Amino acid sequence: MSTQFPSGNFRLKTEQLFEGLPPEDINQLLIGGATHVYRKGEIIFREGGIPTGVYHIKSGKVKKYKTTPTGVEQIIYICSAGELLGYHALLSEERYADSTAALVSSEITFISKEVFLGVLSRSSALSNRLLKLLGLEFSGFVDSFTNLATRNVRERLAFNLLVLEDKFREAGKTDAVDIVLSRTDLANITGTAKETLVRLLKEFKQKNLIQTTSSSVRIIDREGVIAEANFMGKTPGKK
Amino acid sequence: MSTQFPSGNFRLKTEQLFEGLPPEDINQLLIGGATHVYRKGEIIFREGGIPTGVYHIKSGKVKKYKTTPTGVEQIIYICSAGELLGYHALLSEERYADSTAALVSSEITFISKEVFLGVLSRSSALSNRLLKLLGLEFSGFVDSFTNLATRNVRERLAFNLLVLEDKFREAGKTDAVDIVLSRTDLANITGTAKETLVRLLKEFKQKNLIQTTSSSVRIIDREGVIAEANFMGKTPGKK
DNA sequence: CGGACAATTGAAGCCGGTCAAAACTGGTGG
DNA sequence: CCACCAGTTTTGACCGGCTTCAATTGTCCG
Repeated sequence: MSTQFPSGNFRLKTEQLFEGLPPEDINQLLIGGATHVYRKGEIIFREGGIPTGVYHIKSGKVKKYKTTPTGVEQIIYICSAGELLGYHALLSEERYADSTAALVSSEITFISKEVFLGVLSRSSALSNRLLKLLGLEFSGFVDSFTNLATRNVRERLAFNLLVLEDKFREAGKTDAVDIVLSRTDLANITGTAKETLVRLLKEFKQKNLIQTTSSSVRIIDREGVIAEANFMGKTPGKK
Repeated sequence: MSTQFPSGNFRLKTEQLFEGLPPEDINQLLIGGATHVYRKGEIIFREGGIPTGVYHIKSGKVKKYKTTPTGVEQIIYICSAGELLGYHALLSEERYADSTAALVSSEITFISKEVFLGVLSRSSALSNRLLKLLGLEFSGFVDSFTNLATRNVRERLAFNLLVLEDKFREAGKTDAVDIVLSRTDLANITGTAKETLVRLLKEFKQKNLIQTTSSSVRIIDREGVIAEANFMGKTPGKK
């Protein structure tokens, strides 16, 4: 057995949400909607807001996050091109459970509630696709949840770097991947303080596992990072 | 504004999954399936297993959990009568992402993959219901996730007690609720060590917030527990 | 070139995990 | 009915990982 690691690779599937759907469905969804460019840091929707539609990411990168009463921000998930935002709230007929903001300048198409639900009620292809997507999201989320609950910060950081590398890789390219995120965002993904995050990055760097700039991280020893993430449990020989 | 607290009350909705569906749908789903009684502790399905259907809880209580390589168990969710198990994996066409075991003796009806997917493809009512349910689950899960990431053990325990009280309340009754769970399970829900859990329960007890037996916990001062959970942030007066 | 913001480093201190042992509980069989 | 046993709960002691607070350095842009 070689060194592979679980989950995280499931984003590839979520990106295909619209792929393979009947062209008329896709057209109805995307043609009518207005595409808007959100600048870095701009908020697309806020927790507690009433959904009026869904958002389709044409290009860019977006964070889903939740802010606690004490002002701490926890990032739930990073979305990339091809992914859909805000459909959970629409489907459940509730207010938004989280907020969404652009991490980099991003082109995003708005699809109104009427159009989206209309196509959904008409197209069993879309509804099947959504059900499958939600099932997948769930398993990814269960993993993140368990990691958060049972692993220490070092392991979580290593794990997240591996997932993020995948997420920041340019489609098709096999080049080295720059994970472009502020230290604060990286801390808020990992669920730790930024100071702790910085210190761990420093360690990883000294071990020659990663390279860093003030605004990005690059993995240079994937196996080493996997070892830090410590899947299989401490003692390799188990028993 | 009185003292209410977020989420957790969303189980009520998830229980209605089949309610209001066309009777023929319900019949097809439940009539054919075999009902089996799982004793306390019995495992219904295991993480990594290949799903062959879904399970409908007729009575009892079930935990969804995941076991880490080091043997730590993290409980993801507690299911009650009326809820469905194992559909995420079926929808996503993947293996089970988590395991399921009976917390108490439980009657559970198995619905085969063919039957379930058959009804699903035929009934837009069911598929809409499922989409809505998944959306709801998501917002609940986002809350749990954020709690885990940003709150200390004391706050998480208080929060979980409130959610569990709801979950263990007998339908209709307004009596005091006994949360019947082993200390270990309670610790695995909260994401902490059982020793830490015990010490916190002791504190809560000394503050007259709860009563305990060796196998259950009962909230006697709901407001007090809410205060420990510390939603709104430390300073009540905010600003 | 300054000025605001982000990243980094340092120093304390406590929360919570771990290990170990004692007390308790519920169930069983004599 | 009681004594016993296995498993669970509880308590104690220790210490290390992380958080917090504070101060310094670095970076990016107008």
